[in-house]
Amino acid sequence: MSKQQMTEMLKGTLEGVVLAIVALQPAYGYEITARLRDQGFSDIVEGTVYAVLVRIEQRGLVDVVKVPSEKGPPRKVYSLNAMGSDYLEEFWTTWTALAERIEELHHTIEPTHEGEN
Amino acid sequence: MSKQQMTEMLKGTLEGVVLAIVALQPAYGYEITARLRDQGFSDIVEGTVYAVLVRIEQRGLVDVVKVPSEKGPPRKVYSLNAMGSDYLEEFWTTWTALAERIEELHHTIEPTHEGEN
DNA sequence: TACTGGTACATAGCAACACTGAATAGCAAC
DNA sequence: GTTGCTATTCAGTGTTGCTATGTACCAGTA
Repeated sequence: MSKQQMTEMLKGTLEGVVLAIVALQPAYGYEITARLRDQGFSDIVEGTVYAVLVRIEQRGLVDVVKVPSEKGPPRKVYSLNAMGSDYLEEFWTTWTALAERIEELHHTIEPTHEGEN
Repeated sequence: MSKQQMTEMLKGTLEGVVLAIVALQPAYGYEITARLRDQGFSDIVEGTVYAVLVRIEQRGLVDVVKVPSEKGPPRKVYSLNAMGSDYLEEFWTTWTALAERIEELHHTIEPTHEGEN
């Protein structure tokens, strides 16, 4: 599983993934990066996450509150708003549609996995 | 499911999808476009497919043979070679990893779908 | 002949996206 | 005073799929 390949696949999904994490519970950038790692997205870099956050804020999908931190500069806490919620729902619809089509193709080509190793 | 969203999600997967179709059976561009439509990828445009074909040829993932057509200009028939086969396998590995992580996230957020409508 | 329409391929220009790499800033500990 | 963790930002880059258009071959037809 090459890095490059994952990078390209993340295009269009990372945004939804970040929104999904924020939907679970409001969070700030540094925290979101950590959660992504916990969720298995270990290859995603900090800078990328912040770029996504800027984007979704500009689109009005999240509300932002600045909260002082004890351990560094102030945190920007993001929470999903109504628009973001709608967008996220749409994201899941699109994702499901795509995933189904691709899985279908996957099964067409490799109908069985029994004798794999 | 917005067009824009699907466009972004296709990035990084379209290439694999095309390779998967060619893996099933050698095919030429026009034919591949048609098959994509049959497979449910109705929003993918011809020009895009040809661009992908140019790319995968340049990377040496497919072999190409020019075959005369009765109904128009000669067809360029693409078939998956050894490198392409390896690449496709890697593609499925990456895809599966990503899909699993995202599905996990999906279920975390919406654990039940019982009372949906 | 000129025109339409299906087949078949190619490409220049564009917008969106994730990554690289580096910078800035606050605070604690040694 | 410098190392290290927390926390955010941003300019520059490469890859990708789409738009829009052009080229070319051939059959039918008016």
